[in-house]
Amino acid sequence: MRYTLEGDTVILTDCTNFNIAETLECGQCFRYEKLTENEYHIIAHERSLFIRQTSEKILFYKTILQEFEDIWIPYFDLNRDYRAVKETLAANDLVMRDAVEHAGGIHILRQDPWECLVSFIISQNNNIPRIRKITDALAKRFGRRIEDDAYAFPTTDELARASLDELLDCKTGFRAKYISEAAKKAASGEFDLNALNDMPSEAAREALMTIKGVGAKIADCVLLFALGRTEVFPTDVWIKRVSQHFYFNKQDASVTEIHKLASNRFGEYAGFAQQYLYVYAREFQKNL
DNA sequence: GTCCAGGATCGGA
DNA sequence: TCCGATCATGGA
Repeated sequence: MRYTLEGDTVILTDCTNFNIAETLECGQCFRYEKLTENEYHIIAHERSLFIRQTSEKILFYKTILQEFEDIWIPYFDLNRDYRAVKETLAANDLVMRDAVEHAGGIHILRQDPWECLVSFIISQNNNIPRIRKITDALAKRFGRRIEDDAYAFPTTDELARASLDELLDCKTGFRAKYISEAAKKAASGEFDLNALNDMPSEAAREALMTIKGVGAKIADCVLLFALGRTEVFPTDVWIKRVSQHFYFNKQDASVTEIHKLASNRFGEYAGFAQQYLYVYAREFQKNL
């Protein structure tokens, strides 16, 4: 990876396996806004970022080097060799070979665990445009103002203070009580979010599932999209469909069977495979 | 009006 | 253990 500073803009070159549109719009994060073609405004880690991709480089506007290195390199997982990841996955797997062709610019983001947890609690029985609206509403109502019209995602304390009615005003629906309970547990220390970092994935998964409204799929999303556990394979309806279609000759393969398949076939890279397959599956829509 | 959305919970077989 | 109904909300 190579980058330079020009004025107040950090310029990333040599980014053949990184596409910001594919990375942001593949359903792993929700607090972004498309401004023009290949130009986005992102809010993450209590920071606001304007970013634009051209054919040969990516521009991080109004960004100092220290913030780029401390925040955005880990957030966008820029130090990983994605060419190697894709080559490993595509070897001996014709499905993956095709899948990485469709969205080969995806990076797995390193998101804030709390924001990720709440985002995916909201995701249940919901669609992506609405998840984005709701997380944005929560930020505007309870989050700290960063600049102009940009609000950070609310902290555990800020959401713990929110009443159920206030959460309902943000259109969280039946998930309001889950969010409230999670916030109160996390804010009081009854649930230690920081401890997840030091726990094995399986233990972290069990811990997350003690929160009401958090099942295996949501827990795995937090493990993959916030804790960097690239071996997990969050299995939603699309992953079920695409796995059953391409890797099983039946429609009733269980999640357990799918996880076993993913572990054997993709190993430590299962999380990347999952995200390539997710985009791939949605291209097929109902044909699965 | 009906169906669906990056699911999880609950009660009843 | 397994299965179906149910959960707010809004767009198609």
